[in-house]
Amino acid sequence: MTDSRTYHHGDLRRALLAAALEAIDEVGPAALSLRDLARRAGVSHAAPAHHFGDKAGLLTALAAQGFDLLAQALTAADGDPLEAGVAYVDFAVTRRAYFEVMFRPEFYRADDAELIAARGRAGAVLRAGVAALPTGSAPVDPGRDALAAWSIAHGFATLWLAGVLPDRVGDNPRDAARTVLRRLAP
Amino acid sequence: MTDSRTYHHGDLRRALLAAALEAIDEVGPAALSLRDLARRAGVSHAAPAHHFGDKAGLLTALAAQGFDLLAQALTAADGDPLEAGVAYVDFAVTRRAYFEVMFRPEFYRADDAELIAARGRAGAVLRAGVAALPTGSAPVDPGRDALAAWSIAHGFATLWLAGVLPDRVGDNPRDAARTVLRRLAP
DNA sequence: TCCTAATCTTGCCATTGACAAGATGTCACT
DNA sequence: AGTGACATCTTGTCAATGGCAAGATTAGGA
Repeated sequence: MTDSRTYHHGDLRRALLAAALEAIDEVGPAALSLRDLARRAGVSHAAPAHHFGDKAGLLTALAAQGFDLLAQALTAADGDPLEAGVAYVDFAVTRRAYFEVMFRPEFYRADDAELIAARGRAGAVLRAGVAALPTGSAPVDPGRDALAAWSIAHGFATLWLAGVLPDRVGDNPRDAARTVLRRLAP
Repeated sequence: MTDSRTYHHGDLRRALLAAALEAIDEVGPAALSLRDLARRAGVSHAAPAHHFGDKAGLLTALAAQGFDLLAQALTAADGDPLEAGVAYVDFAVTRRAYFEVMFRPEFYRADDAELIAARGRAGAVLRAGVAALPTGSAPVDPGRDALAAWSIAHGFATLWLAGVLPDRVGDNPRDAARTVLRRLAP
């Protein structure tokens, strides 16, 4: 399948997405080079264009795939809001390349149908995950608590990835996230 | 000062930083082009290199300046944790270009001395801003509540900028932020 | 005044994204 | 099996970019 001797790669689309994940882990999504992906996959520099059109097309596909994987990860938490939050942070850290693309609409086509569908699926799981959250002292807005939960998980994940958290937070994102998230979901 | 007829620009460093803010607002920090900045400032394409070395150098200066401006904005909230959070979100939205660079260390030199100093100053104001936060039901870790507060403000700001929040949140970031942040600081 | 250093310009090269045109393989249909 | 249409991939090209080197111009102090 991945035989480089054949004229047709056979599985180039998947190979390019896999190479993109590697490259993004190494240099970030901004410095991603389509020609580098082509080299990693052992094809010519213009091959990626056929499958994704341009760089934005490739990142759109990656983002859509990422939203589905996030939905899958959140589903595993199955009803426990705290664990859903921990899973959210864990996804951001362990599948960093996906996460970094998903929330940078300037890198992809935000109007892509598949992407919007995948994001919708992830959003549904997300809302379901925080539905069991204990509301604040007085129940104000049911959406507010969901938004607050999403914000704190997303914020912690983003700050962790940015590397700006103080050292005493430790090096285990799951444990650190659980501690912080318990402030909302005791 | 900004006379384009003279050989020496006179205030090129400042002009380039201002042009960078405009450009980032238009195309984002990733697509920033030094040559475009040079054109906006009316100088040759190699002029920016003399002041900033390379693109990372320019963004480092921008990030450092941004951290000082953030510290300034947070100081204005003066002791009120809720308003500090609102100011944080407001800074992210109204000075988007700064904010988007500040938390993307892959774009600049994270080991720059001036940057580290500015980030330290902003961090001190941040910690002071949330010091008056009411702790959770049982006081666990004094740092935990500060981290939770930072996370929720940063997360909401990031999600707002990413444009992924549902429509019903409205179009006023300050009001929306205040509502969400009240979940932590009632 | 003069001269040293800072500032800016011109010229250059490798890399990249995107496009066009052609080569190669695959597959449905007969 | 044969064939033609189509998908897949390659080669070639162009403009734009970042970065470097060498030179021109100017400011400001000795």
